[in-house]
Amino acid sequence: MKLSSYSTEDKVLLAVDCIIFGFDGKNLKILLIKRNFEPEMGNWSLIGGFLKKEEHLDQAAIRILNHLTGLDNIFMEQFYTFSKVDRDPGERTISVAYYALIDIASRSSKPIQLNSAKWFPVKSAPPLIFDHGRMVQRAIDRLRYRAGTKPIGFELLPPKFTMRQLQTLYESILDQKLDKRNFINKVNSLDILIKLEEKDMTSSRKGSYLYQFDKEKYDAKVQNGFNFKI
Amino acid sequence: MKLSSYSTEDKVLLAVDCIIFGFDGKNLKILLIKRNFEPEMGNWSLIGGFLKKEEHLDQAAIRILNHLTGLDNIFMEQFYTFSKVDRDPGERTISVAYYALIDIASRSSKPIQLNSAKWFPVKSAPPLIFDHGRMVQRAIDRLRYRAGTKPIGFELLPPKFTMRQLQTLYESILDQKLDKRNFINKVNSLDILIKLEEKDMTSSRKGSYLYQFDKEKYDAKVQNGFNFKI
DNA sequence: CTTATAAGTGTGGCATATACACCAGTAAAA
DNA sequence: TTTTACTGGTGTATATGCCACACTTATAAG
Repeated sequence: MKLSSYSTEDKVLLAVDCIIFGFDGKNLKILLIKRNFEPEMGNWSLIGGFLKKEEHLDQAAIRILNHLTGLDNIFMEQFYTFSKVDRDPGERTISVAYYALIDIASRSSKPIQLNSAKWFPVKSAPPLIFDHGRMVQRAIDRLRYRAGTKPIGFELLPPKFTMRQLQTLYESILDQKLDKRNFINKVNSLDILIKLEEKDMTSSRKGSYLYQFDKEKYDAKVQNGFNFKI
Repeated sequence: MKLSSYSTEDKVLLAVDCIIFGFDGKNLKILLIKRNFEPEMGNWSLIGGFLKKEEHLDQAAIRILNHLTGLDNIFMEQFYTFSKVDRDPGERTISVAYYALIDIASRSSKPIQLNSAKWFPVKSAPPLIFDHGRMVQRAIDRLRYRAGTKPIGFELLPPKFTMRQLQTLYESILDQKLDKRNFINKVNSLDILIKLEEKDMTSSRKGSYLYQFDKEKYDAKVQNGFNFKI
């Protein structure tokens, strides 16, 4: 049975825009590109593209991110859909926004450079086209919330990281200083990190121990009702 | 200058579905309708419709809710966009989901009945069409979070309510018992309610004091950095 | 060659404030 | 008398802000 009950309804262009967060050990950053087509050619923009007919939004987000940066296997989460009628002066477009988390250090930066993409600290990013500025703000809000309730912070760090790096990361996400001792105690009490024998010697004479996120342990604890909270 | 840089991109049908939460003083409920067109005619469904070309999603949500229930001036929030390719067997459709909060008691139920809509306790709702069950679950998750961080609970209560009603509301949202004394202390410490002289005599011999949400006071406190938290 | 220094790392402790579970009694009015 | 509202308090655990110090080792100074 062929059904066409919706045939009289309007169809619209559906875009997907990605706020790509990265962490360089010091600051939380976002990846922006110089837009190379009208409207707003030459201005800073989020990475985006259009949903294809037979595609899930998550797939579209992955495809677009990969196509423009070469990155794959990245944590992404959809967080809001923007639909102001005149948000894109070119044509009426609704945009579903995703944020992505990547560890800047351990990714090759070649493909990113190819597309005239550039990292900016979130606190000093240039003006963006359309409503992309709003999108970024909302992405930060979501990131703050998520980082407090799910162990997604590790997506922004190398597989091995020091306590100090972890703390600095949270400080830049939350945009506030945290107490060193209390932070360590809290993280340790979660009991989801593996303390390695190795030390990172780049930051001090003494060197600081490296840690790894123990995903198996975390998953097991979640099964038993554990709730990440930081 | 006319621009048509997006002309080769696919367009899609964009639906808006609403999870309508209500509270009857005892249980958290959702409003469902019997679908009167194919596919899935006759089965329980969320209230929904399609976005029109020149319309903001928020407007579409308001229009759809009003059209099918007669309700207006309702708290609504968009929370997620669902896009599985085969989620609607009729035609490829992406759906932006909103939840709405209404006070069942103080709304006329006439227009609702006209559309064969019916309230169900969230804990014993019938199976729903498509992915609407998932939508409801996700709406509940969002409601739980929001009710803990914003004073939206009052949208589900009459303008004047008792402490016990407020507590019962939170208990049904969170699906867990709360300690009476601690709850009252916490709410009082927020200092955003007006205690009236009036009493509600329907629930007991003694009668319980009625309260009102003091929106002005709340807004003023927010200005000064206050954060609702319960 | 030996020793001192600098710069981070890692651990201890404490006072205060909040959160939370639990128990019990008084007041009002039909 | 009965029913429900409302108030009190307390002990415990946890969270949070703050202060201090010992440890390690590359590097520089003597």
